[in-house]
Amino acid sequence: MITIKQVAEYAGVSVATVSRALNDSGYVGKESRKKVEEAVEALGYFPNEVARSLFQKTSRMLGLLLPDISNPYFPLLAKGVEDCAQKNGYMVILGNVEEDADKEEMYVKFFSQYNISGILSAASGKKAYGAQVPQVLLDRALEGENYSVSTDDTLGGELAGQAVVDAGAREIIVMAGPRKVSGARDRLSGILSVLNKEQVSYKVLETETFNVEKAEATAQKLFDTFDTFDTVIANNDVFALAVMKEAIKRGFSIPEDIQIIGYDNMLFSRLMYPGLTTVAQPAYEVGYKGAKMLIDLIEKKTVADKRVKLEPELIRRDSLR
Amino acid sequence: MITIKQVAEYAGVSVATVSRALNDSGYVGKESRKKVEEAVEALGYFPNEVARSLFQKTSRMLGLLLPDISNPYFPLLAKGVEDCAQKNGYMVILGNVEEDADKEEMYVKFFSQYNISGILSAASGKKAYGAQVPQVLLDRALEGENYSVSTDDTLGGELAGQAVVDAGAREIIVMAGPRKVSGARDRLSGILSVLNKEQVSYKVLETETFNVEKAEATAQKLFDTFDTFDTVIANNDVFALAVMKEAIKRGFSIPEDIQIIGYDNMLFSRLMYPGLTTVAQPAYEVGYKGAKMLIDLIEKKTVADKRVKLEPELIRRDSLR
DNA sequence: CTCCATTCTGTAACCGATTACACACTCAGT
DNA sequence: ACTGAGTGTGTAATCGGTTACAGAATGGAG
Repeated sequence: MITIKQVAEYAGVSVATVSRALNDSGYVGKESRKKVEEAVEALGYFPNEVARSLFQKTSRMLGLLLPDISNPYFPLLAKGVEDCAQKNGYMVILGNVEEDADKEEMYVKFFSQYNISGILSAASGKKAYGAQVPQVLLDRALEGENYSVSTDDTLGGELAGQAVVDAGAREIIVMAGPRKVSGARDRLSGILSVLNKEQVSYKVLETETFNVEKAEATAQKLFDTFDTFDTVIANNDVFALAVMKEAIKRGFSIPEDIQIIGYDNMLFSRLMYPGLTTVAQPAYEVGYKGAKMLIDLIEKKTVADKRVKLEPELIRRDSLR
Repeated sequence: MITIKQVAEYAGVSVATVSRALNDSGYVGKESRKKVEEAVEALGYFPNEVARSLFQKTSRMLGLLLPDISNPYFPLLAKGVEDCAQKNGYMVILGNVEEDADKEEMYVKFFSQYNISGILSAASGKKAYGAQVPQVLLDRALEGENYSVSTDDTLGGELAGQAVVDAGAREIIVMAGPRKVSGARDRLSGILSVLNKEQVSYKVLETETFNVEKAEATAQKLFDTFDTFDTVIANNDVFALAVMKEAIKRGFSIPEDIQIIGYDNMLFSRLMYPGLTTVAQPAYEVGYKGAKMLIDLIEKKTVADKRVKLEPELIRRDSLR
């Protein structure tokens, strides 16, 4: 490994001069700068971030807390984060916390051991109080003095509700989604506000979790507990898919007998048959903008808006009439 | 932040003693050990990994290079990596390189700036020659002196080929997958060896990429170029799904008119209708075992097998007769 | 009682960067 | 020629750990 000392020696100057030349801080003579540049080039030097981090107590690393990477929504978000980080010279450290508060706490501690410079959390929706670095919440906004980037889920709910009403729904089953997730709550209230306004009859099916393993069981439960309905508003595309499968299995056709709308717009929603009408969440953008906001916070640039809400979009395909 | 110096002061011993006590290295008296433990407890001290890393030139961080997180195979793999890392006290740094050699090189450089202790690469299948840390290749094995964990794709191909033959296939379209990916090559040769042995008629459709954006176009191309076939062996589940959709759209029914087998066993393969028969890759396990192997390598434990191959499994559902 | 091995502890060097501070030099203004 | 502001540079301290080394204490063998 080439150190700054070797560069200094090669260039015939002191380490301080090399450091100043590389960081454009303080005064550096023209001659010296040139010699340093040549030395760096000749030796193939690049600074060790660990040493730098030790002194500066910050590290150009972002911690990303995710509730569940195997849920296809999050990889997209992670990709947005990663792209933005990479473009700004930051690294991303991954933490899959699985809705487990202990694991989350452990990660926050890990992060501080590594002098991480900021945290992006899509996990609990709680602020990590252990950490004293900038934080931005992704997708799960929260009351109070927090920075966050999320989808406007109330609007998303309204979009879904309106789409279904426009398609002539008369008896709707609304899957609620986990109450503790703010996005799910907003979505539900968006849906219900439209349904109430339009005076369409509906029933709510409580679903505890977004956990993909539960999707099939939940779909079966839906058909077992309700029997007269013509429309399902699912809480995400995975659950929508499970409901579709169960419906076809039980001899209903889509959208003629039962129409379904999802939420998320995942890859497979476009590829399945019939194509799933759904509300697209800008997952990639949430990740990208969240990372940008965090980096601005870290670098003490002013951030205009503490809580940005991105607009979801209705994607019309073939599962609504 | 609490430093080792403060702990030493509180405990009334020197920093060397504190360090020795915490790392169980060298001699430490009973008395001192107890005082140190008390001080650590009282102050809530935990060591700064950056300082440690600077001296030790290693960092309990693993770099994970992925070709494309938005391909649903990789999050599962990443989850395996993350679980294993976490269990062994390592952190995972994410690098999404998108089959871009420059980006890959850049990440390897980043990694070395952070004194990363090992690299897991599911990306190019090339060894990162810039790095002088242990490396294990995931999913894309390679000839020569490399450590790797991958699926036995030849066997996977045979499984798919045999399943299709057993289901009475007579005219098969085999989607080849990108030739430069070793797994795709192995899979293809596994398929073809069975097909040749059983003397079933087939044609090969070249597909350049696993890129999910191309799935629909590829499916259309398949139906446009061939007209007499009763079976499709897709190169992964996403492509299989796209072919199914195109088939249904064109009025074929599955599996009666056209039967399809996929590869990967993704979440949605179970949830769609009809359920997709496919060959399951143990993605989570590849990640987990790869991480374990890397950690063993880093910690200089002996690793029994340099190149482990995990067995794929045929998942029978409803898309074959 | 002496000697030596073993156990315990502290001082200080070190890892590779950044930066405060002191000092030297140049040059314009008087 | 003198002064002081503006430049340029090197020495050394610093970040928070680990560890080589030296010296002190203990205890058992001869």
